Amino acid sequence: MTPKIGITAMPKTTDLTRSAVTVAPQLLGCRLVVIDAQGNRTGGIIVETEAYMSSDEASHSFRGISKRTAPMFGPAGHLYVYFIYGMHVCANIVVGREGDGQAVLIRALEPTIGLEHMSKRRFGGLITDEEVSKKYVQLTNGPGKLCQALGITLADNNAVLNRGRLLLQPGKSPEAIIVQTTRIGITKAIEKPWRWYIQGNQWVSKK
DNA sequence: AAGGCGATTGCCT
DNA sequence: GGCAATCGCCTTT
Repeated sequence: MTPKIGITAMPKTTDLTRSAVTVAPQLLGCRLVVIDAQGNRTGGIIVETEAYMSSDEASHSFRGISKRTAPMFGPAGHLYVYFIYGMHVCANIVVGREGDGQAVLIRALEPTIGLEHMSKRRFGGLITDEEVSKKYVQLTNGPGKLCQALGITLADNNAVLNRGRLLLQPGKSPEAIIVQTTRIGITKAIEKPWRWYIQGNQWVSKK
């Protein structure tokens, strides 16, 4: 589809009990931070999201509650982490009312906190300054990459935000240019314009 | 009980 | 741009 471009003021707080289609663009500019067992903080600004509803063929919740999708039907503010393609995990923020089965997939972050720890998790050990500059964008420009960089694993599935090691903080940037377009990597409901990203941000996985 | 495939990534050409 | 890697979940026998 032709992307729609608009200027959206980012709210200071986001009401996660609103629908995924409402919350997904509002999460842009918010900060996601993870604190590991050693107290190290890694995180960044959310720059790309996708909404998944329950009456949505592309959504894991489409066929109802199951052992895997149960967190999606829980209360808002939990994380739904799932394993995909045999080697990656992706993280969603559960939104809507309990039982709705809605979530927002976090597809990309602009890294801001703990770059060296993220680099270690993504590329293994220390890398040279030259490599860092080249791979900087590769740290968190995808849903699987950002989970690896922040150390999010299946152990975080169904965890509650802001009550433990996972933090979701309001954005500080008052406004940004938001692009609304179609979702990526799915084969069903590809026409739904339920992906949002910050225009011009280099960590967006696909422009 | 078995088979197909996915909200991806990285490496190869 | 194409494709392998890799495994849990869901659908179908």
